[in-house]
Amino acid sequence: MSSASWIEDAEATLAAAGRKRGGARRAVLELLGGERCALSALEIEDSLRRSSARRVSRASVYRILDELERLHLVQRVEIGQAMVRYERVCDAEGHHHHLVCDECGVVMPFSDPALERAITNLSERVPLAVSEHEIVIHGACRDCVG
Amino acid sequence: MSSASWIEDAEATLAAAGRKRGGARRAVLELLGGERCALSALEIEDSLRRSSARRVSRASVYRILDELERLHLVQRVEIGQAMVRYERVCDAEGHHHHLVCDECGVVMPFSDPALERAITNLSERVPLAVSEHEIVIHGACRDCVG
DNA sequence: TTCTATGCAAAATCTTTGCAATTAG
DNA sequence: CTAATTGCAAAGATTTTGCATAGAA
Repeated sequence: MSSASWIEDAEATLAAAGRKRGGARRAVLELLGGERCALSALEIEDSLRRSSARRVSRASVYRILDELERLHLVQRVEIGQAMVRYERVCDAEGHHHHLVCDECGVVMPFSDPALERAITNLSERVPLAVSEHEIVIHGACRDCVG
Repeated sequence: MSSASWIEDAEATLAAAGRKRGGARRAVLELLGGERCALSALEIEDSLRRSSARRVSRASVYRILDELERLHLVQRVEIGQAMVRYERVCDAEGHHHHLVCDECGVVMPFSDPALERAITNLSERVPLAVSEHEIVIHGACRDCVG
């Protein structure tokens, strides 16, 4: 899913849910649409403040992310830094998980078809109506391992 | 790894790291040794206060968990409830991941050999010296799906 | 004795809520 | 006009830190 179509899709979903368009949410959508990996609420606030984009209050960032999550437009990602992060929900192509270096904190996306197959398979045998999954691999990155 | 041997192992590791034995940490080790799934710092504090075990201050619980994590005796588990949880590191038999019901918050452990194989395989092809991995599957449990 | 362990209280950090003003439809 | 959106400030919740005391080796 391209960045533009994700934004369009998000706006359509929001409209269908009876929501009106506001500038703050638009700015957050633009930012998330252009990001391929996860951002925290604070990073989003900062990024919007720094860029030429509209400044959005912290409370609004949290409210907007919360709503986007309820509509399954973004998904929470928890990668062990005591902060919740969010990224837009992607189609199969964009679907990925995260490698985290516990030394320097760098986060790298990865994807693996065999792993996805194993998860899909498992999802059918589990006492849960599965909506999503999250995989985080921890270790030391090449810069830190040396 | 049995509960008892995990505790012994933990005490040995702590001793090897030059640590002295304290009652607070002992109480936390006893509790974690007897738990098979993840607890948050607050749950640990509560549980110790409620049981006949020694009361341990909140700050100490955090410090102790932090140290146990550095020594790889416990591992953080983030299951999307805005709170970090910890569980003891297990051998292959005890190794498991988590199913989370996003409606009621219940957490269930599961394990799947095929999934572990996929992860192991992947770990060798990734730009990271892998130390551990975490898989969280979200959905609605049987009580909540109806 | 000397360094670790611990409790307490204060501080820091992240997140949520209440309320009033603004804005879209 | 009516309901959603937003900002601000205050409140909540979780986690960390500073410091003094107690305890282990």
